[in-house]
Amino acid sequence: MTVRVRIAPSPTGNLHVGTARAALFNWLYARANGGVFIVRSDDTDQERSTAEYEEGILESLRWLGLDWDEGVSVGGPHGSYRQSDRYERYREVARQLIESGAAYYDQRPADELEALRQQAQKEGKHPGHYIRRPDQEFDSGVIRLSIPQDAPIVFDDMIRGSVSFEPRDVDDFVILRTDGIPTYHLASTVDDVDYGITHVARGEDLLPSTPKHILITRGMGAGEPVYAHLPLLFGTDGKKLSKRDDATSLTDFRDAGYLPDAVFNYLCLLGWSIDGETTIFSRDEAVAAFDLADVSKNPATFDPEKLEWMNGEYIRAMDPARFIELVVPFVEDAVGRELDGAELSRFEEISHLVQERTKLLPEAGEQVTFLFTEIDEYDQKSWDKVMTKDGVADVLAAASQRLGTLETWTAEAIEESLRALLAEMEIGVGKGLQPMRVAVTGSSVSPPLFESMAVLGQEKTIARLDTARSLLTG
RNA sequence: GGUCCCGUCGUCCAGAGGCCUAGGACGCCGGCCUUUCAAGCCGGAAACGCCGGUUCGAAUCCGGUCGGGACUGCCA
Repeated sequence: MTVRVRIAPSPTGNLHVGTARAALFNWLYARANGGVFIVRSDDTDQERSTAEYEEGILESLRWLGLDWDEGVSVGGPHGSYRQSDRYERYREVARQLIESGAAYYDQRPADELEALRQQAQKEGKHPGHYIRRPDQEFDSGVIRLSIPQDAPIVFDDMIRGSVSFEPRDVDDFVILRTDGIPTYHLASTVDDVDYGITHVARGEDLLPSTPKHILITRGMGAGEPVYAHLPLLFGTDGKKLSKRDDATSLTDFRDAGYLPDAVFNYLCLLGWSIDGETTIFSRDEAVAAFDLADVSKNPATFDPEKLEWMNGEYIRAMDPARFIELVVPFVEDAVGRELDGAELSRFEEISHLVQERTKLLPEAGEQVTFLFTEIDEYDQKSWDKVMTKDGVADVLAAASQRLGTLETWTAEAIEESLRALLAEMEIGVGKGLQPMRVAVTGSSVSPPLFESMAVLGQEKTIARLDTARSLLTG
């Protein structure tokens, strides 16, 4: 039997990391087993679903590198991958469930049901005890599933093992609303049956809903898929990762300068590991080793610091040309304009030094703005720490003078000449170079100085040394 | 309140009765390297929630307890 899995995001927002991780695990399982990965749009919440979000989610999936199987997803074997296009099908199933006695119309008003719920809670019982089929027969209203009370609902979860629910703890839930729109439970389950989904891997938050889905599946006369309930993701504060947190959608990560490979790798590690020793691995390696049964049961806390570290690892390992390609937009963003050809090649000269120092793409831009814009403001802390010491003006003056005589303007030549100068002046290298760094780059933190000067150019380097010196001497 | 799930370093993961004086990674601390910052290298602190039981032997199995979480909608 071919493995067929799916991810069914609701287009009510951007792709959330929790959903992305669920998508990732489904994708891995499909690819690991030569199966099919389907993307479906669970847009039965008509109030909040939009086409823009739907496209955005697909884009994020592509960005992460999770390719889905088009022919069966979009306009697949049973029509559309979009639930809102399949309402007739869900109504048809609801009707069939009524005919077979598995479901019934319920006309009771909302306030009456609410009263039942409160009574149940007061008595410490599940609402299922009360929200049961009324004796009367109706032919309109919501449609509820009638929960068979004869046996517990048991299933074997790939991650959690055997899970069991007593039928009296499951209430007669709504499958079709008054307006004829199916609820999530119905639509999702019918789709899983119609699409021949073999494995349902989803968040653990849906574990309590699983008996409902099993009952619908049985009511349709179909066999149940294998369930695998993934551990939930929590934020750094130990609470469920919410959309209120800063970066929880994939687009946020992309915009912040994260690499899809790093995000992919990191997400894999949230609830799974390749062998307990290896931290950095490729998609192919993950696919080769992945099994849903190996996924951890524990909820995982999303750790932005580790992701950031990992992003740095991927940036450093990247092909230099690729790094330049990716980072130039961020450089231009930091500089505030596009770079011309000459500037571009100057950046390329120094980019390998920037690459080592970058964890997030935008940081690369910040590191090199001094090359392309004049320094109109020195970093205050750097200035206070470095420039207010005795003898700084003399060092700057001497450096300016000495560099002015240099005939070969290369990092090596600059280094040689400056080292010699400082030796003559009997000033330590560290102490002597820092003022020059601040003068030339505007900060005490920068890419390596000699290379920076080399790329900046002789004229500008000397001018900046002079400017800083004159600020000191008044 | 009820139902269900979960419980190894601060965090993620390894561990499927003896290989565990519990391993790897991030972070943290210290050192080396060094023109700053990174990177790199070396070293360190840091965990089996608790109580019983099974067993020659338990992080691993069982029970209880405590703690955390999810669900409890005509939201998904």
